[in-house]
Amino acid sequence: MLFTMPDQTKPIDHRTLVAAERREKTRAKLLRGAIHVFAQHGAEASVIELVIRQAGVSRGTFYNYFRTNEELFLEVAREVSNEIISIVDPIVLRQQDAAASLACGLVSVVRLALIKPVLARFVSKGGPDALSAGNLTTTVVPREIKSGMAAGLFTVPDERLAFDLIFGPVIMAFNAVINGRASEEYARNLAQAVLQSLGVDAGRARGYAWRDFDEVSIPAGSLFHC
Amino acid sequence: MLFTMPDQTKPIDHRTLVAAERREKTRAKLLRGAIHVFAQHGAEASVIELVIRQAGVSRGTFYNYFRTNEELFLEVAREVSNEIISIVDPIVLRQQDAAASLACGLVSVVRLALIKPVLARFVSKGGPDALSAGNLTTTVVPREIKSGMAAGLFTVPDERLAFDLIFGPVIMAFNAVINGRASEEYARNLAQAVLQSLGVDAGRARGYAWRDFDEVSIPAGSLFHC
Amino acid sequence: MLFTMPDQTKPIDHRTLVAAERREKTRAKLLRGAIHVFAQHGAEASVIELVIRQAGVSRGTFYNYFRTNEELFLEVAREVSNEIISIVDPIVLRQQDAAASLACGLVSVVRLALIKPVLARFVSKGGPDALSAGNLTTTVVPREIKSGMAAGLFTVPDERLAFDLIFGPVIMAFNAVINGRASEEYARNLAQAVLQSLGVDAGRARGYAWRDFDEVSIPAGSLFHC
Amino acid sequence: MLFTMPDQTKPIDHRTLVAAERREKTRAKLLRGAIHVFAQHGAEASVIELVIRQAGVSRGTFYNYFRTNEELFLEVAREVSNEIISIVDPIVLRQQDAAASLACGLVSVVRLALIKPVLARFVSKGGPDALSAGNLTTTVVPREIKSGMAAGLFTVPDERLAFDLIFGPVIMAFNAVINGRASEEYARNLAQAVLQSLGVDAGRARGYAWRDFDEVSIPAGSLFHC
DNA sequence: CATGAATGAGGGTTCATTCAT
DNA sequence: CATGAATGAACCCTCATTCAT
Repeated sequence: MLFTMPDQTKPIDHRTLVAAERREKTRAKLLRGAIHVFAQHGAEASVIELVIRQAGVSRGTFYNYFRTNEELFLEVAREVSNEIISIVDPIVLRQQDAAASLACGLVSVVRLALIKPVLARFVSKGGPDALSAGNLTTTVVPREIKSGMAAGLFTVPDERLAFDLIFGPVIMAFNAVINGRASEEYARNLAQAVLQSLGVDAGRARGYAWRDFDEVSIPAGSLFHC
Repeated sequence: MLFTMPDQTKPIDHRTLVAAERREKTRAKLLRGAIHVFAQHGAEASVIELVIRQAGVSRGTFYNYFRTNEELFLEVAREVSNEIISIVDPIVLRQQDAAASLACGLVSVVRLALIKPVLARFVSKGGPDALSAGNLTTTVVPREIKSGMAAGLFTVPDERLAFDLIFGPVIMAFNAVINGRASEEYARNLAQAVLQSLGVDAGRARGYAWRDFDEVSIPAGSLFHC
Repeated sequence: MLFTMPDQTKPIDHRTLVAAERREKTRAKLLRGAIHVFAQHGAEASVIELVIRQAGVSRGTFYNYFRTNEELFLEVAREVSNEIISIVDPIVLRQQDAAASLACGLVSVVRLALIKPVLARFVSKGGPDALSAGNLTTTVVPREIKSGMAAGLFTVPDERLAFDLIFGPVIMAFNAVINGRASEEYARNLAQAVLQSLGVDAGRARGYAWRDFDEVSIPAGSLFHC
Repeated sequence: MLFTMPDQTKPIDHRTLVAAERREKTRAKLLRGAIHVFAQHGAEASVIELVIRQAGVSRGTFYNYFRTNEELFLEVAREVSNEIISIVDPIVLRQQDAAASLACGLVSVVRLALIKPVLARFVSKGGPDALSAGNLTTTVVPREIKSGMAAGLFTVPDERLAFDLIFGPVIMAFNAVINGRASEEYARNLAQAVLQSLGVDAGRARGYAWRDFDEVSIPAGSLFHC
């Protein structure tokens, strides 16, 4: 007994670690498969068959990770939201004020969609929940809105309206990406217009929108790859 | 007799007329049932069962009118679009310039959604196609955009962007209606902000947005009723 | 009064006659539509829609003439059988003995199918009942079999077997017509072989099969037209 | 170990084997259910409900094996054809010449139908495709025809006609089985008549038809059972 | 944990038949 | 008699979910 189970006391043994890694890998495979499937078929589509085929796992395995396809969608949406933040926020945080941050965020997110159209398609097809599941809409953007209003940069009368004035155009921009109408210039003009809608005057809005922002760069293991 | 029925070669007999009336009535029942169902379940939902229950007709009758639920959705979307136009455009056409027209249109359409939330829900749940199937997005709004740009009222650099800057916020406004966040004031502020985004300066945008527009009134047999 | 209703006393007045004629015309339209539909889709197909479209009458009218689609099929089959008889039997009856009659009948019926492939298709698609509904199989052919057996021309041991030896090859011949394999020569060889199967020796069978038979001619208002 | 599993890169594990066995079993259940249903209702009938009830499996399971009822029918027809061959051909191959083989085949197949009337009903109801889906009509019978013609036993002028002269009567024989008209004697007389139709003279045809053929015996797991 | 066959509820669709006009 | 809209039973098929291995 003593010999056969020597490290029994340590709770996290080698096997546990390996298992955890494998779990994480399989989960990633499923999520990566899922984003493309949702991007093509929408949130409510019959999806599991396609997801498991893309991920190369069995039906049963799917249910070891997600209980329903709705749960899967929400997880994907959360990851998407977080990944947008992790890509865009570092650049945004280098800006000096909320107007610059917002312009930077808008331009960057459209750039991101231009590079990875799957993102645009996922949001467009996924409907309202595709963006509302993560911190992007609940934390990051409200932060900038509050900050800009507090600083007197935005004269829009309430936060929720500001939110709508930002996300409405963003969703349309994603459609523009899908239809091939979007471009760097489109992104800049959109950013300018959104700033104007929040009360920034045209001249200064233009200045903010055309600043030199760092390029977005997608990290190695990103959900958006392929 | 000679005068009233001069070349009645193929007499449209009584039965034919009665049949045509019945068809029109049943079609209206189906469309009216359908708008509510789509408003609750979205464009791609399995809908036929619910539609026929709402409309109070049999399964088979459905297929005498629509071959697929997609076809049904497009018909409803077209009718919705046309009905919005027929309600809002008369008021809009009383405005003197494109900015006033746009403000009026935005305020009126939000008012309409406030009175008939089924409209907001239909558009919100129905996704992109819910508004793109009729003349509203293809004819009426582009007309105002062109007119405003030609008159130098809007300085936005291209028509499609203007379109996105209008419809993005409108869709969000419909969500606001659904969530109970919208109000007359919300509508006015939204209109102002959209004008600003198109390049109208804040002061004049405010003036346009708060003009006195005639109330929307829903005609008797409207699709939006109950 | 005297002028307007002169023959009122006669029970079969003008209107009755006209009505009867119209009935017969509509019935013929339906039967003519039906044979083609059954020929394409088989006895059990969903047929009424197609039949009434071909016949150019309404759904309701159909039910004034036939209660079920099975009844329709049987009527068509009966008419087909009778029409084959009315076309072929006159020629057959000019032959001197049963062997000649049978050869003549076989050659003629294949010729008929070659001219009007709809007949071949109707029988082939319609299945067993397509030929068993009329006098052809119940009266005309058994008559020849009996006659030939009585005369010692056929040595086959029983009538039903003889029947099978005739109709089996005929059905296959109709398939041959449909597949484009049949020809005058095919018909002659088939007739010879069937006679042989009934016990006629090869030399005489050949003689019977290649006699000079009058051509089949399809009467004006035939069901097989168009 | 090193020797027994040298490059077992993708080990066929236990689960895979068990799954494969289950698949084969279920497939057999479905085919066995199907033959009876087709035998009663024909090839084009709406059949799936009945098949799954007979087989005792669920709706969904059916679609794991066959996509349409047409596909099912073809599979059944193929299996039926192959099973006829596997039962009859061993006996036929013991005969010395094509005439004996054909006689033997005809007698055996009628005997088989007498023992398992489901076969007769399947072919009769199933229509032309019931026999044309397998090797019986494409390989085995043509082989005998060619052989007999080459040997000068059959004087019929072409192979396809010979085929029609064999299968027409066989189909009628199956009907005779269904109607209770068939018997051992019927089978012998039919065989004799078919040989005659192919050009064998009556005396020799009789000899061939009444030879002593081994009985047909149905193997254990046959499709025809119950 | 992974597998994949089996499940069956939940939808879609057709078409013979009825019936008010 | 003719018409054709309405009916609903009877099919068809999919797909999320379960479970024995």
